Amino acid sequence: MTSITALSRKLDNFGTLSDADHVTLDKAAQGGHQIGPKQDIIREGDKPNTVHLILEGFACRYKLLPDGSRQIVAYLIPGDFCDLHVFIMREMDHSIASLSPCTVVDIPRATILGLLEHPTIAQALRWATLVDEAILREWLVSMGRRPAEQRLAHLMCELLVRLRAVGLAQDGYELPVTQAELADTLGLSGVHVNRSLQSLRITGMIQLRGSSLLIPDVDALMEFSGFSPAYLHLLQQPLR
Amino acid sequence: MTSITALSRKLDNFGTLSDADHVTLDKAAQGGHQIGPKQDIIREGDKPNTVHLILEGFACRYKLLPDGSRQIVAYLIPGDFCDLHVFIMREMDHSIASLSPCTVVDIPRATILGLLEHPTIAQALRWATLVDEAILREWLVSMGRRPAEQRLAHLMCELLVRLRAVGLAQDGYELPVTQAELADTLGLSGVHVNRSLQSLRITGMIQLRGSSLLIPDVDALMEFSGFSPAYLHLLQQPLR
DNA sequence: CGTACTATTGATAGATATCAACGCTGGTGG
DNA sequence: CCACCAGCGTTGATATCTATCAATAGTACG
Repeated sequence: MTSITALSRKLDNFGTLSDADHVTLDKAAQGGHQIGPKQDIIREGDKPNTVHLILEGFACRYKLLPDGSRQIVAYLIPGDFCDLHVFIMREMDHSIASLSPCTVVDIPRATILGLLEHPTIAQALRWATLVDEAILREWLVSMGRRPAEQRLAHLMCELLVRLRAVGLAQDGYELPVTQAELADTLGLSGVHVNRSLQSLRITGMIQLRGSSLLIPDVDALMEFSGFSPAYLHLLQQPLR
Repeated sequence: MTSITALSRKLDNFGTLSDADHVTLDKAAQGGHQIGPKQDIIREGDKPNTVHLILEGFACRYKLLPDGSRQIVAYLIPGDFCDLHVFIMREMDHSIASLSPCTVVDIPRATILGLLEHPTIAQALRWATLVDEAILREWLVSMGRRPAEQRLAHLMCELLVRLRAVGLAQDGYELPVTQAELADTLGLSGVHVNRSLQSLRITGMIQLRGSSLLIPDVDALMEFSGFSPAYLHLLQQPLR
């Protein structure tokens, strides 16, 4: 395969991209600049005029509540767009921030419009949007019906599969996220995240040293958390 | 305005439809058939070959968990599509069922493709998809960070605004949903929904007799629940 | 007039939040 | 170089929210 960038690799999972499409995508995703951790990339109310694409690092979508608490509603990993919808929506209804240090490209409007003229690329981008929506639905299932430990485990499984899909994980990965951020993601308190992580560690379902996550038995963790990769709509269920 | 159907009215909130577009949409949304309450419309794993549109009644998207519990992840009201993404995705990753009796149209693939040839309609449909995504994000905020009473109140505010946008509500509406279904929606138990509803009634924030919901002071309920309509991306914030 | 679903109520159990404190680490300024 | 500070992880004690269990009552419907 000619895929170089995470974007190209990710969209390859839709299954219909030509070699020429890959080249086109890789060209559009060139460049980029570094930003530090915990920096806002876009803020609620903004109307950005370029499209932001994550090349390296973890970022998140989040919303702030009147009382100051925060809810993270998505994780963005390499290959994910921050605001592809900017051509349709008037303004951002949420903010986006880096979690780890990130490399981000600002892709001009015209470049995106150029991509959309390739029918297969346009379809693949729509597919990516629909997968984002499916992930939101699955997160809602987690929040509504899974207890804390399974919520954590399910998130780890999802990130494993998504990172594998862009070639960035095997049996583990770097999870550059503080426990407080996990709490804001899963609708829990920081203290409870800490205790749930310990429980997952003690039972041997995960190994977590610093931000290095290793999942010794992926099938076991998937079984435990009720994870089923169908909602990610990947071409092959990777290594399963 | 020439809008007849809920679909046409809903998409009018995007702001760029011509009179001819409205006629085209109304034509596509003709017909329909009745189904009873609590009937599956599409099941997880299906690959439907028509697109389903709700004309009347309430429906929901839901997922079942291994332990038999259910999480409702979206409410569908008149004007909402069940599976517009069917041209892209291989199969449904969730199910859809009626809550109340419903009128549903099965729109042939070819008719939808015809609609997508009108650029303004195609844009409006993409807008509708993005609003669905924004609603999912806001539900995630509710599940993660709002206590039971505010979760209930927030849902009621959202449905009020969405129903107003298609001309189906003023200061209240029919909410043909059992307390058990509300529980599956909000990630709560049925008993707790019951008690939270009572609390909302006692404080006078809502009046609920049977399925008739009346909101005496809409601003107060919005304030209480932290509801802000921006995420629905409507043209005018209706009556506010 | 039974049967099933829905709403309601009380009592109890369990999950998770909150509060407070402590240690560790890495950076930074004197 | 060291002292200080901030952020992060950890722990214990307690409070609060929400689930579960069980029973009753109303309601619709055949």
